[in-house]
Amino acid sequence: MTQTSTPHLVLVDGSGFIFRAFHALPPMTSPAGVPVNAVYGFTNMLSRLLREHAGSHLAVIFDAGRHTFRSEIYPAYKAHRPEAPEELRPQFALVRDATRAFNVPGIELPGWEADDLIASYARAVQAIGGTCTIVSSDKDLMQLIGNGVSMVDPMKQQPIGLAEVEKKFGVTPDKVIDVQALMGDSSDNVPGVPGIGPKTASALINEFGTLEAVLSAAPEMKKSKKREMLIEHAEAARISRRLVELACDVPLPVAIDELTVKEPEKETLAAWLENMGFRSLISRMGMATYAGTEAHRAARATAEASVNPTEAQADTGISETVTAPPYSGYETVRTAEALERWVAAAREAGLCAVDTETDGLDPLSAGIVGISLATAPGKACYVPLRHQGTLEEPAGEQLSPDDAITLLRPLMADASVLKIFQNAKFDLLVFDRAGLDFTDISPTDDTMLLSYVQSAGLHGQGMDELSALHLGHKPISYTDVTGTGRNKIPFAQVAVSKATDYAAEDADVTLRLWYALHPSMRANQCLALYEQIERPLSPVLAEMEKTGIAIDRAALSRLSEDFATRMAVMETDIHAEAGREFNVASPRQLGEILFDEMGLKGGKRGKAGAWGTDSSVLQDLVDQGHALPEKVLAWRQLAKLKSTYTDALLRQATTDDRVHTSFQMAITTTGRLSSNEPNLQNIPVRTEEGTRIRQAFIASRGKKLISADYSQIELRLLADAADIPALREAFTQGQDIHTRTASEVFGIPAEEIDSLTRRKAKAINFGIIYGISAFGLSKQLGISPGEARTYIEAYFTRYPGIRDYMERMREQARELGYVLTSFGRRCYVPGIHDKNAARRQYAERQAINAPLQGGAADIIKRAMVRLPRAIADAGLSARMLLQVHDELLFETSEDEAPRVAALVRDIMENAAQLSVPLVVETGIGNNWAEAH
DNA sequence: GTCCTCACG
DNA sequence: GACGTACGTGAGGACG
Repeated sequence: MTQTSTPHLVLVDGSGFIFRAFHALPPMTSPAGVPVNAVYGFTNMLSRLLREHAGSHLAVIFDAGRHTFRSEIYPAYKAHRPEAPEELRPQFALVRDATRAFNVPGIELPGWEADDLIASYARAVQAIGGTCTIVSSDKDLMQLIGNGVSMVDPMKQQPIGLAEVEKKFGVTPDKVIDVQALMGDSSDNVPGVPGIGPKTASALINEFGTLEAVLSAAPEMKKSKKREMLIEHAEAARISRRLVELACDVPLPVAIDELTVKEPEKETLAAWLENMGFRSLISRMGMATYAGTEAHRAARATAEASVNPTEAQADTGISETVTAPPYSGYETVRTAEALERWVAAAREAGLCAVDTETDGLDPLSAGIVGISLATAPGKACYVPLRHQGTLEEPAGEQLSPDDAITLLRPLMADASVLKIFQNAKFDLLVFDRAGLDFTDISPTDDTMLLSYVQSAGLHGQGMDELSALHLGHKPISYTDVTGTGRNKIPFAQVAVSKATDYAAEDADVTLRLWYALHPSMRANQCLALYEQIERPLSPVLAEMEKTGIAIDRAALSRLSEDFATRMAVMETDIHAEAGREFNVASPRQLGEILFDEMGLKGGKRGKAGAWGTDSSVLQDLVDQGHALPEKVLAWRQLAKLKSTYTDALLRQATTDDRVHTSFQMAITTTGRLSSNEPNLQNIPVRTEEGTRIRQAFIASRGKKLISADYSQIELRLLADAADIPALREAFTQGQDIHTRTASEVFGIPAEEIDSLTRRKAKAINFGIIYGISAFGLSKQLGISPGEARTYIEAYFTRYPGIRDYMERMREQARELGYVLTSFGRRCYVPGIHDKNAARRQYAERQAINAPLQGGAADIIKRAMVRLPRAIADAGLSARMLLQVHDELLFETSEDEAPRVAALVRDIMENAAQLSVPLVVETGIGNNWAEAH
């Protein structure tokens, strides 16, 4: 390239493009798991530019940082711009890498915006008689157009000329800054003159010529709001002009003649594109494919497949064609030699996905039927162990479970091989039953939890759902191989070939999910939460489930009979009162009796048209003096206790008279656990009858139960997060928080607070945690919504920080779609932009509640992870049995009980450091009611 | 399967 | 001015 012809300099507004591409393109991730959608858009744009529109000279210009001379003139300038989204941040550096890979100079200069550099280069080229094309759609660059400087929109690939500027600003390019100075720019915090918008601004500039002319003509204008504003805000307009006017005399970091277009080095570029996973670009540019390892190619294809191809096509007009390895061709492993080969492959890979197949979904009772392993995407096997064979297909040779476990044990314990599970707790328990202690399986990862910490509330965490979402693949379903209903067969009766297709695929999918989910952990700032809390919790919960809790069968049987007898008497009574027989358990029939036949008032119909008959409705009727609803309420209480608790618990207890719940780790939107089959997190406690059920949860012979529960943990988190001095002080001094609230909100000395007033304050405190509404509070307290509103107002007046906290959470949810606990857990709030106000407000309340409920969940989980080790280190033999959100229940020998209680309290209270103390209350007893 | 109701934090 | 309402769960019975 020589300088005989005049230069044509192409200047790419790199920073502007990144933001636009990021928001315009669907999410994509590189094989390494880094988000790359903006990088992809940028790379495409750059390669097209080189191919089609290259001038003689080319440079990409970037912003060097947030601080520029403009923030010195006017500190508010761009001050309220939010931080770049997390998915975008890692892409800034990658885009700079892209320019290097293409051998294009990337230029930035601290203290100056990209726009200033662009302006300076453009003027410099004009000065030497050259021409310039600015590749950008930024309106602030339009002031430069003319005299050989043109602009082109990189996304729409359309030129931006005089017509476009006229349309946008109503003036010629040389007058754009004067118009901008008058109208201001809210997105950049350029003040302008209040009340003057684009129409007035351009009219004024067209009439008077320049900003100064407008300002000096203002006093002579006829009296109007406009005139006043122009006079009053003249200085703001002048500052605005300095803010929008681009600097044309910035020192040029690289001389223009060094910007001549050069050919990229093909190998460097190809390697970089390969690394990013932009394979279609490689082929489009006619370059050979850089050869990676088989595993890396497969992993890359898997990760690329996570891009939704139709969206990508629609937005870019370009499609990445990728091929993941097929989900087929799996091996059935029948011999020790074959299994040893797979163990060796796993060792070589440094990781493997593991899945177990069982007879049944309860890992505590189901036996192992087979094991599958995957060592690379598409490379997986199934080891049948206890298949029975079918008429058409005999099971054939199988390893025995013991032999298989013996062969796998060293691999499972190998510290250099990562074992990847989907829902590790299940497989750990299955292995444990098969003779491989889950303490001997390490290190592990769990794709379900990897996904959960990044997407709770956004979607379910089941393997099939994750596979569809991240891999675009629908795995063979369990019911496809076992059938459903009356045709359902145990997994051991599934033909081995079919079982291999299904089971090996599950391990394969798990491995591919790991490649899709693990790399984004760091960028999403979920790694610590996952590694320090969720992952180590799996074996802790597995141990608790395995242990179970003892119940008193005789007591439960007596209770059940007692309830049955009393219900029968009540039923007769209720029928007599109603004037006819009906099913008391049927809400519909009850509603008809009460509101149609007896004509009671106060009924409300639900959306299905049926009368509502829940306890608040019935209680209203009781308060009106009616007898029947009161009897139904009493009957219902017993019916609930009998069916849900006494009878069900007797059914679910194992032969050693213990019940074993299952804790679900990835169900709730806030990070709490849930408990099912049976649910041991909702055992009655609030009524006397309920207490009798709790008494049936007992310590086994010679032992004691210890209950330890956090006092007011969510309110403490609120006092901490919202930074409310009065609440913090109350907690620090160990005051009764509801009394203190009552005193402050109602303006009464603490000593004079009666129980009713304290109850009101307590309801408000709880309401705050739930994202208070006047209606909800009024219902809770049985007062009018108007009165509730005055309470809430008084509360906010006294504690303004609470309102700020609430608004911060709403704002964060609107901006990001999720809120965070202080430990980095993401809680998605999908309805936050719903156009339906009710659903949107519901989402806002979720956003307010989730950091508190979720933060409390994080804290108790931290304690749970530390406790088993702490108990063992102290030489104690206590076992953790249950978690009920803010309570832990332990079983221990009688003589150790006080020491265990003290230790548990210590660990729990120090599980997190807040600006308020955490307080744990413990109790020791022979049964759960006594201990609580 | 879905609705209603109700047990817990 | 109407909307529909406190946050998070799981289980059992009725009903279609």
